Amino acid sequence: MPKPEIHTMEELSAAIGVSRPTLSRYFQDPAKVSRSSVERIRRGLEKVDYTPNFFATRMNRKTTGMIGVIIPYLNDLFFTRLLESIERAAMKAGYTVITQCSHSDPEIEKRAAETFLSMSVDGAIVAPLGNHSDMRVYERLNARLPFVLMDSRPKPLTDVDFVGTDHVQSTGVITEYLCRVGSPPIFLAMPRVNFNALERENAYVAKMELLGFEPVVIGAEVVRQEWHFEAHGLAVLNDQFSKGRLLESSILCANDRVAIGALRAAAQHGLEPGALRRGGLRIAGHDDYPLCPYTTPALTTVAQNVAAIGQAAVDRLLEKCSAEKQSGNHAITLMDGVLKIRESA
Amino acid sequence: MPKPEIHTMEELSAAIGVSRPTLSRYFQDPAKVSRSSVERIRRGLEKVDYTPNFFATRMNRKTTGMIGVIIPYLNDLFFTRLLESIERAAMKAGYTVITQCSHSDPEIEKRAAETFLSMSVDGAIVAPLGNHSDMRVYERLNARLPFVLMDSRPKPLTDVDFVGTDHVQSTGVITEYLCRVGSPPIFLAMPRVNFNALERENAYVAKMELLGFEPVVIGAEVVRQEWHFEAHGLAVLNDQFSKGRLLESSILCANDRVAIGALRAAAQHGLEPGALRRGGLRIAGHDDYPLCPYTTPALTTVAQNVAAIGQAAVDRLLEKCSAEKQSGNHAITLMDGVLKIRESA
DNA sequence: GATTAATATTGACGCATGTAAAAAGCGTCT
DNA sequence: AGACGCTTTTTACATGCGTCAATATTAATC
Repeated sequence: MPKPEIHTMEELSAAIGVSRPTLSRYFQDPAKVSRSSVERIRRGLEKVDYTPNFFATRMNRKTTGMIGVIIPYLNDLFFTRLLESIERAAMKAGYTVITQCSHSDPEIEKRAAETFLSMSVDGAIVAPLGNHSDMRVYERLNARLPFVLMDSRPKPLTDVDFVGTDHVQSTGVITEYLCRVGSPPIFLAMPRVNFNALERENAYVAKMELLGFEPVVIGAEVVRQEWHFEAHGLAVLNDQFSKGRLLESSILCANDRVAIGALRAAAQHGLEPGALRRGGLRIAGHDDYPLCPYTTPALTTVAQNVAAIGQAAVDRLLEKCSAEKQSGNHAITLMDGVLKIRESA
Repeated sequence: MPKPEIHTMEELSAAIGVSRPTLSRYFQDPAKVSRSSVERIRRGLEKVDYTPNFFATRMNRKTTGMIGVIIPYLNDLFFTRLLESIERAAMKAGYTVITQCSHSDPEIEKRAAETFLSMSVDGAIVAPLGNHSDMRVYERLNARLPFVLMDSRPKPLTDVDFVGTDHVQSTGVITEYLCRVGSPPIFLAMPRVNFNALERENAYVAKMELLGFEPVVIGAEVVRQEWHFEAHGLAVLNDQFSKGRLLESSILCANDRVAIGALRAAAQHGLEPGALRRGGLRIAGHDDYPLCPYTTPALTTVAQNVAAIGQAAVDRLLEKCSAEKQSGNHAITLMDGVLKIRESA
């Protein structure tokens, strides 16, 4: 059934005998039009093939109904889960999400920000690339739009809203658990791709000192692997294990993907990390990556409350959108992590 | 340095003393403007803060420079890798990618398609949701835009370009390998969320019959878990193992995520699947999920050529975009899978 | 220095819609 | 019948830029 294609509201108006402004009001909100007209329009639309022109509609409204989201990396289930929760929250609020991935390239991140400005999105949520990023990009967005940073917080930036996990708390919880149940953990760092890397490392050190243990950090110097976290964890521990070191240690990995690499290293050396064996090898992670329950052994970790972070980011953004003018106060929302005790530690 | 904000080309024209049409040409292609003007404009732009309005620019051009991509599911590294390769290919060609995720909901998928039509994207690439999808959505897109289907191909649709893996070849290769090196494999199906599920199943059956073995398919009836593939694999094999069945079988899983669940089930029952133990338990997958090298044991699988699929989809789409009119011939591009022999089978 | 070609500017119109004000239609109540 | 309120239509203008034709300016050529 090839319905006749109609390209403008003008034509549509002629086709179904309703004035164009009425159609305009109908497409924005059918409730703004009388019952009888709604009926007439609805019946008319069934007979033709028409979609309002997105650009033309958005150009004149003060609001575009779009929010822009930038994430640094797609091939990471943590970010995809974050993105999913943002999309759900935004959809519920009637907003369209435009996602751009910076592919761990500051240039692309910058371009994405320009795209958002040029599309006059109502607001932007950004999970920063990390230490290679151009801070001016964030400052620029923050100055011109309702803007919320997410997941990882650049220290130089103040006056910016932020939503993320309280790493002092989350890393503290698992560090404390490991200390309580077995030998004090060593920290296997992740490549310093973003600010969380150092935050977690520092949180570990602080907690250890508080508990009266000596913090030990390994794997912080290697930066070759960038976002290849599993390879990083595997390489560092393979090196250690083959020198006969750390064979009976507790190892807290900076994130679960590093930990998955660590588990692999253990397996290759015939080691079986486990919670039950006091004094033996233990491996723990951070984030609660979706695959944690399926590794062997299942990975003990701290869950980030991804759903809450995404929801809070959207909530805060929309709050700023509806505020008359840029209010001066900036909020920092930190979510607690939840310990997930499984088998590996 | 808070540069003065300028919102229209008109203002910009007044600010730097160059006519508006010249600015328009400059922003489309600086080469269309004389050297001296380029210099003047460039210097002027450094002193003010201006970004052309995306909607206004795109509204009048015949081409928007955008391509729309729909994927069914975000929390799956296969799709994110596909998406990444598409984004890279599109970026190289100077196109902006607008991604929408259907979150395994036909309604959202439909809405995403409408969004693309309304934004008049130059073309659309869609990885179909699956058997719940409304085929008319694809037909509609195909009728009105340069359109390419990707990854999974709905049988009812003809006259549509498609790019994906040749599952007869890929599944055939690993089936043949498993038969050659050990006992003929059983097929652990995945939930029938898309058309690949059945294609692989059929390819397995055909190959087995060709080799003179009896095909056995399990796990096809369970549909509760939908996209929770790992949970599906785990549940089905836990059930089998605890009944003492399949303990020494070769098991070909419909995809790697199912296989990861299968590995977990094996571990829980103290089983160690492995390539070297003829006659013992073996587990293999399909796709070469990025985590395959890090599972214990490392998962033997068939790699889909994700990069090639993404590139081919974009190539084909742009080819259709530049073609004067809709040419009648439709291409089906199938990529070969590559066997990745690791430890598990 | 005059001629020619290339480039720039001006002005005008178009794109598909939002939006506001005024006029017209309709039903209800007195 | 007339006044009132609600909805719709009419009319007109606005949005920010693409694009074209005509004209003005500049540069290059001889």
